[in-house]
Order: sequence, then structure tokens, then C-alpha cells
Amino acid sequence: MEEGTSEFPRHRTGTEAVGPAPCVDDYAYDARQWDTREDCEVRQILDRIADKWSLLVIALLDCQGLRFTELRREVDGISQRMLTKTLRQLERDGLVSRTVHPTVPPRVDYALTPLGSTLHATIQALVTWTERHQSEIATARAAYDAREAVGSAGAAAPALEAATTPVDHRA
Amino acid sequence: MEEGTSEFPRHRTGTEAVGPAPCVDDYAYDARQWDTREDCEVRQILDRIADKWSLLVIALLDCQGLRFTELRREVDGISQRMLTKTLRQLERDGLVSRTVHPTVPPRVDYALTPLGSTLHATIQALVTWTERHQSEIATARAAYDAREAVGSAGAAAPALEAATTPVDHRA
DNA sequence: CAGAATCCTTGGAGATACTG
DNA sequence: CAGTATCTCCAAGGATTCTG
Repeated sequence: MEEGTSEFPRHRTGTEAVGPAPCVDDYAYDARQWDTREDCEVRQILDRIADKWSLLVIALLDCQGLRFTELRREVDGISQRMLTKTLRQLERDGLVSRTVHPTVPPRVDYALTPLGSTLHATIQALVTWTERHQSEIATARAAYDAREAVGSAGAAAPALEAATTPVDHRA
Repeated sequence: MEEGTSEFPRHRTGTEAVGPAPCVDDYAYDARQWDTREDCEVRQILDRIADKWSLLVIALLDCQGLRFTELRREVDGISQRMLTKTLRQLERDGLVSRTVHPTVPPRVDYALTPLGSTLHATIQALVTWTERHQSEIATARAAYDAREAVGSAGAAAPALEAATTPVDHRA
């Protein structure tokens, strides 16, 4: 369990010095060199919270509890199965708490734990970033697609065809 | 379907306050009600950058460029196919730049664009969070699994078998 | 209402071979 | 080296049904 806590794994083979000096950062030395191995626990956790549903649930779930159905309504597009599964995982990771009220119509409240709240802040930053830069991304996409179209006009260079049909609506 | 408590959030174009407006704030102010609909562009982008490979690539890619092979080595476990695809997407979104050096052995450098750098900071925060809290998560998981084992021993309470272990469809 | 169990489809993703 | 093009496979995930 203590494989990559604060160590610099440095598993990049130094056969070729492409630029040993890291970024311009001199304060944060491990700015980029965390443990990237698949079996690393950080990777494992990251792969889990980097899940679209987990991310959305945490982003939407705030300190006050939400019921199952409320969550399902909030997280648009999620199926009951995925919501349950996602919530179970998050509960297991200690990020959300599950409170069952033994009423006649069952009522279950989900809320962020203190640990989950700290993650919520970080994820919220990601959401905010997206909101802020969505126009830039849209512009970049349009430019890319335009270039793409021109390039494929002269020579057949197919790659990433999602050009003029961005909306991928699956029935 | 009450529309008083939970109605569909509207498009909030980037004029909102980016500052921390936690849940303890007033209710009418939808600090956490960004557009959650699937067809929303924010969701679209979020679903993309919340991809495990995209996240890793951006996290590892820093301001200096990395070659294709270097990236493949860094992002442990990624296949060539996925790396190419991920890079194309990120390039299309204007997050990474692709520089081809027309040398005899082809050399392609990938680097973060200014826009990508801003995202890198946010994602790095996520990585840092994970590094910091991995032990807490591990503890929570152990506790959950312990409870789980006890619960399923006494009464029928099946749910989420240890996710780290492969599928266990008990007949 | 909250969830468990089941069935079934899609596409994500690895492996391999080929090219410039 | 840096891709592209295929083939294949498996599991993520949706839809449906059935309970307490």
C-alpha cells in the first residue's frame, strides 16, 4: 500500500534526455511525476472518480441529502442501474453517505461525507472550468473540423469523423 | 413532477460567479444547478475530459512537449489505439498541440496549449486530491467491505462485491 | 420508492498487421 | 517512429421486470 505515497516513482527510463528539467515549476517538484502505473492505487481511484457518472453525482450532490429519485432526475440520462451502482461505489469509497428511512414508502437519502465534500470542491472546479471555456472549445473544434475538411478534400485523410454531426443522440 | 423544487436548470452562460458558493448558501441561488442535461455542451465536454485516458494524458502532459512513444510509456496501460484517439480528441478540443517534425524518423511532439494548461491545473488538483486521500479511501473501502461481509452473512444483503476482484456471478 | 435480478445490445478497447 | 486499418471480444451500460 505504500508504494507511491510521496515518492517520485521515476519510472521513466532516462535513456533519452528529452528534457530532464521539469516544467518551469521549481516549487512543485512532483508537478507531473506521480505514480502512473496501472496497479497503483492512485490510478485506481482516479479511474473511478474520473467516471462520468461518479463525477456528475458528486458534482450535483451537495451537503444536503438528495433522494434516489431526485438524483435520478438531476443526473440526466443516467439509468437506475448505473445510479445505484455509482452510488454504491461512492459509498464504498466513503464519499457519500446513505441514509435509509424506514418509512412506508421507502426513502433513502444520499449526501456527501466530509471526505466527499473535499472532492466536491475539486470537481466543482472542473465543472466551472468547463463552463468557462466551453466557447473556446467549441471554437477549437470548429477550427479543427474546418482544417480537417480541407485536408480530406485534397487527400483522403480520414480521422475522427464527428465533424458536422456533433449531437450524438442515441435512442 | 413538481416544478417548484426541481425544475430544469437553464443554460447559464459564463456570467456566473466562479467563486465558491457552497451549499450553505441560500436556496434560490442555484449555485450547484448547472445544466445537467445530456445534450448540453457542458455535459458533452465534461464527459470527454472526465475520460480516464484524457485525464491522464493531460495530467502527464506538461508545458514541454512529449513524443508519442514517450507518452505511451508514461501513460501506463494505454494502447496505441487509445492514445492516438485520445490525442486526436484533445487536439480537436484545442487542449493539446501536435507538432510534426519532418525528420527521417518521424517525430511528433504533443504539448498542452495555453487552454490545456489551464485545464491541467484543475486536473492536477484532482490528482493531488487523490494522492492525499487515498489512505482514507482505502480505509473506507475496508470498512465497507467488512460491514458488507457481516451483513451478507446474517441476512440477504447483497450489493457490490469487491470491485477490485473480478466478476463473481455466484450461481 | 428504492433497489435487485435478468436479459441483451453497443461500442470501448486490445491485438495485430500494414504503411510512409 | 508514428500512425492507420481491421478483426475481435468482453464488459459497460440500457431496458425491463419483480419485489419489500
